[in-house]
Amino acid sequence: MGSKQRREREKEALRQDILDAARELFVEEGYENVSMRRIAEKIEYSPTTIYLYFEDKAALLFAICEETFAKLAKKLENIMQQYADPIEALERGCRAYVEFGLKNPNHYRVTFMLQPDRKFGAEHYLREGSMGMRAYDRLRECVYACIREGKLREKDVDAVSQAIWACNHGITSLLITKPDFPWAGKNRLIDLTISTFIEGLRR
Amino acid sequence: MGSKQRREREKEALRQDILDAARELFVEEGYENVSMRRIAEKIEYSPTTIYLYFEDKAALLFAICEETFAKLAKKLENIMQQYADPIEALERGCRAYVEFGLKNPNHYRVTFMLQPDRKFGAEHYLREGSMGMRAYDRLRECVYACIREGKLREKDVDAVSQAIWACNHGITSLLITKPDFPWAGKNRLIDLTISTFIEGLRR
DNA sequence: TAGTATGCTTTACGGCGTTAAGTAACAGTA
DNA sequence: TACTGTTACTTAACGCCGTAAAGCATACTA
Repeated sequence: MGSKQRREREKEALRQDILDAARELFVEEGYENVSMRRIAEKIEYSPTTIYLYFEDKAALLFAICEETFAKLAKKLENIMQQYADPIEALERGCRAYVEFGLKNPNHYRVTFMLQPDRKFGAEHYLREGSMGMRAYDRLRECVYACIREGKLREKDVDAVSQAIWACNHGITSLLITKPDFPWAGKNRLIDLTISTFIEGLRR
Repeated sequence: MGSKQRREREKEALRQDILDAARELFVEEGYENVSMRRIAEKIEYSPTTIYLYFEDKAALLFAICEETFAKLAKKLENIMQQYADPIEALERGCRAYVEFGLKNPNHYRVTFMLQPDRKFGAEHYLREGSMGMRAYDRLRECVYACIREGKLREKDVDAVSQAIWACNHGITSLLITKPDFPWAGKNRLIDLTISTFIEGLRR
């Protein structure tokens, strides 16, 4: 009587199909420009079926962002292991963060740039245990290592981590939002921003 | 026969009423959460009347943002005049920028954080001659003065200006988007971010 | 006073996210 | 095998949205 398990598997498969369709559309066209109806059309189900698998559009997005930010957290973990010098690890991590954002602009926008909705938004994506928070914790550890080795002039781990994050976020989000601005060379600008900030942190 | 002029004045007055109503609602509830119908209700006209004065919702928003960013540009101009030392002017300017963003979060969001739409967005708000661009030019001049006085290690005016902008934008937009994140003290964080970056720029 | 331009409204279109009600296929039991 | 309940999905509908087209008074002009 394995039919129960088969049905279970089929349900899971459809859930994944929804996720895949939504991801593809969101990444291509941006969250706000994709309707539930279009996602449904893509998987050839009725729009309301999606609601049997996800609470609402925001939940769908959240699931996708968690996937993506798990990747970022992993990437950062790898970098942390790879470089013994925490300052070098920090710099590499910053670059990886920005690159990640530019490579996944729609995920990035949705997670870090969308408006603070009463219900969703902030606490949803950066709540304890979320992948976004896990990525932040990697940064925090790296900063802690820098401070422990006496390489920074400021000793408040959280303040420094958040300042670094702000700086990285600034360059990432501006490049995403204003692609047509006459930037002084994107890569040059990323380099300058990150290296200047780290220089400013050093004792 | 001054009735023509009177009518002209009345039209202008209604245009301002629309702008005032829209500004108030946008600031209170955020652009996406305000409908044309609600703006119309507030001024006690039919929704379509608004379209006789503004091309669409985005144009309404654009007009409001121009107003607001003219204020920022002016503020920055004042600061530039007030401080002889360009480095000090720079630091004050950065603080003013962040403060301005936090005080007008909805304007800020709309001008610097909204998605790059095919039709509007980027080039609309930061096109040549716009108030946003004028504010950027103030920053640019200040950076130029710093370089001329040999106070910075990097000499590319645009690259430096944009890096500073990125940094300011980062802290501003993060604080707006994630008000519930456990920040290490907002003011402390703003201070640290700005002063660290400027420290990194100095020669 | 007739005709026209102006300024606003009514109506309507095609979309949206989401809920509630309905249905057809299947599973388990008698 | 016939009945019953459950599961998985669909259809229909609600109340929004931005916006275009057409209609309708009022005020001005000739």
